[in-house]
Amino acid sequence: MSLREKKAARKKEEILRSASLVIARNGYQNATMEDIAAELLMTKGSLYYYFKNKEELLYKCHELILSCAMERIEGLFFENLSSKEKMKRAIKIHLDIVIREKEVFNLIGKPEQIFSEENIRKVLKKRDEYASIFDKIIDEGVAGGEFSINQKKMARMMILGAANWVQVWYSPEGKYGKEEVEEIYADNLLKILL
Amino acid sequence: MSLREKKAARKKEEILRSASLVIARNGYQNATMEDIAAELLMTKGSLYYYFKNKEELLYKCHELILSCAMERIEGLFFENLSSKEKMKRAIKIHLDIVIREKEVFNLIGKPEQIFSEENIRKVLKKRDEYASIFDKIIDEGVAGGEFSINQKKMARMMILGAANWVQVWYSPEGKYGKEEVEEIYADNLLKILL
DNA sequence: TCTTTTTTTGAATTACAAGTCAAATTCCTA
DNA sequence: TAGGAATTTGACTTGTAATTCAAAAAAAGA
Repeated sequence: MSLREKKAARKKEEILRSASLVIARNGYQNATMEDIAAELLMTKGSLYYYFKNKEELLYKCHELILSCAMERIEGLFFENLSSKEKMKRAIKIHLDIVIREKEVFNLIGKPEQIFSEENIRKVLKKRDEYASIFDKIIDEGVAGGEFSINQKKMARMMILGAANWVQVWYSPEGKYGKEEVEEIYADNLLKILL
Repeated sequence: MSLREKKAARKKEEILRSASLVIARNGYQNATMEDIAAELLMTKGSLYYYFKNKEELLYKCHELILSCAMERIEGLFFENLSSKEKMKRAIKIHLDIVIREKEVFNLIGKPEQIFSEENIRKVLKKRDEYASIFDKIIDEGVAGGEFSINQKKMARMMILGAANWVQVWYSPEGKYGKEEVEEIYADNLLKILL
């Protein structure tokens, strides 16, 4: 990759970060291309040099953030952890992303309302992959006798749903710090699996 | 109330129901006044005869649905139930609203992104009132020794968050029926409080 | 430095949806 | 059933934001 390509790649990522930020703050529909550009001291015309349109921009944001999250959670499988511990850490990682990126599932609770046909498919697929890491941990835990639950998928939905909601109320100025919230959530949500 | 006023009141409510439906389906920003009117075989001009603007329409939807939900849940206090049972039923009622009205908290995860100053205040206040019914049940349960939990507010957030997320995945054509989901959720979320 | 390629700009275009309003229609009541 | 009040209409105005694009500016290479 040439210097130029690297620069362009870095710029693309900067744009994605900025877009995530503005979209998280204002919501997808309220975040204008101008807002996103302004955040980086650019003009909106430039954005179209890097991304086909607003939808693609959002799609790439989603992809970037989910990929990062997946990588981190998949890393847990290389450590030697009990299923409980693995799940606790996975929940904490998920919360970390939810709080810091204010995105992941939340901005796009309903992909159908935003994306076009093809992207919906891809987004749902990616989400499935993400969610299935949690399923895998649950399966392992059930197989190993650490967890005891009948409706595994629903349990996973409860855990991720509860975690996603944090985004709605959490504020760094609030009573609880980020780490505390992560700890308390992980502990209590784990109870669902026992 | 004269016949005319009654008719107008009924019409207003019909509009609110239609609006809830369309907004739940398309999202607030994608639901146009024309869509909402079309659902009732009206034209959008008429909507403005009944409601000042789109924001007011949304606000009233929110109010209507939350009020119905609150009434139902508050009704539980007149029955002689254990705290566990009360909480289980409250969760089921909440889920019923989430599934049938596809609304309550969800359409408006972030009121700040939609409402103007004054309405934000009112919406948040109403939500607080709603949430505090759950807090009351938790408090009672803790006082009576049925529940054992340190972070009460956070526990409530987990429960409502998990429940709200149902809206994202539930489909009547899916594997589980509405009643089953309600039962399973209520049982498992209760574990958080034990 | 000069030329070429990449990147940025900002003005123009386009589309869409909120909100307005005078006129038409429907409904009530005397 | 005529007249006035309530309701509905649909064409119009207005504002906003996505997208395009030719031209300008910046960067790279020779």
